[in-house]
Amino acid sequence: MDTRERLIESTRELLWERGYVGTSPKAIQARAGAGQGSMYHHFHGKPDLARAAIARSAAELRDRAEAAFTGPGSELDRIAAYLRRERDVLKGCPVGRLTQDPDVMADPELRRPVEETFAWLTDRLAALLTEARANGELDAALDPRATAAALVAVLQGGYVLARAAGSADLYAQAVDGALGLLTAHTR
Amino acid sequence: MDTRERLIESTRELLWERGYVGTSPKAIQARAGAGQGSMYHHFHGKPDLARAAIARSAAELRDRAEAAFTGPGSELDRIAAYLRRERDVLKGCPVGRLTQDPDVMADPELRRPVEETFAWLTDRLAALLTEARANGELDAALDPRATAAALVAVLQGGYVLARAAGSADLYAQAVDGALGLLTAHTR
DNA sequence: GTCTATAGAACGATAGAC
DNA sequence: GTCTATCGTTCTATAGAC
Repeated sequence: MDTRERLIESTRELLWERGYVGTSPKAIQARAGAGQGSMYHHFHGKPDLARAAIARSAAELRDRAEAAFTGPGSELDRIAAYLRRERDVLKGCPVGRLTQDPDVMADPELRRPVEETFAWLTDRLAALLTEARANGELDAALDPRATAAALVAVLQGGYVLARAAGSADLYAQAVDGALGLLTAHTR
Repeated sequence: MDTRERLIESTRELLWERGYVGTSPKAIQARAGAGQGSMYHHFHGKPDLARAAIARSAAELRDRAEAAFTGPGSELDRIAAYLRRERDVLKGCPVGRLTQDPDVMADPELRRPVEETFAWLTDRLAALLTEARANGELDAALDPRATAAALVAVLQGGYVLARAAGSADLYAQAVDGALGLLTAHTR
């Protein structure tokens, strides 16, 4: 991995762990094993590095979700597989946590990937739920878009509960609760 | 409102808007209209002020939730009323956002109120769901604790979705989706 | 490409006058 | 109680040598 690459990966990790406000160029350099001059040679500054890091994290989230959504099983199975996929629950969501970062939300370039990622994810889940409904797998009375938003929210809120409790179990509990509500409509 | 009080309220606002890491003593003083010496006379420093601010925000969340939970209507009505209560959706949850603050989570004294608040809220909702189930209002197959965790998660995740989209509608959608799943079991 | 030197500002806190 | 002065550190970035 070259220096430029290490800088991006270090920034991704630090944005995940400490957020944008809590991450200094100095900390990024230290983790990447790169010098001051090196960092400012490859990037214009902290916002520029964050752009690269956030874009990559957003793309990764999307790819991993799509892998679950196109996996085996019924639509509801694939949604459950996505929600129950192994995650660094206690670290939180690398994209979702950015919504709490005032400097990220204030910069349109940093904010856009966050906004687009959640819009895509909700759309994708809504499409799966619509299919499931068409297949008679799901109660016709349920609104796919609202249900999709609820599922994404359970995901994001599950991270919050888990971090508050200091236990990944809380995430699992929230997901189980949501899937319990969802699959009870299968019968 | 005296100086000490203004300092606490200013800290609450800034923790809400910018988080612990993003809030400086200088910013607190400016918002409170208090001088440097004044702040350090009333409080030992930034962590001490944060303790007071976080404790108050946690207590407020609890009181407002309890008001909804003891309101009129069936158990499910009261849960719906709590979820749909008017909120500063785009500002996020003043307590939940602290789970993303590394320095808050690292300090046991700052973290405890956050942990306790969510434990209390989940317990309280689980108790209401248990009652609803006993009254035949809710499907007996649903686990009250898991369902409660899912509801709290929808709340917290709804804030994330709304902030990502820049629109409070996303919060409402997630809540509608969750209540759609929940109340479909009523029939 | 990477290094060191340097810069002005902000950070978080302390000291001591009033 | 509140003020100003001061402190050492960190922040984010630029300059220029190598």
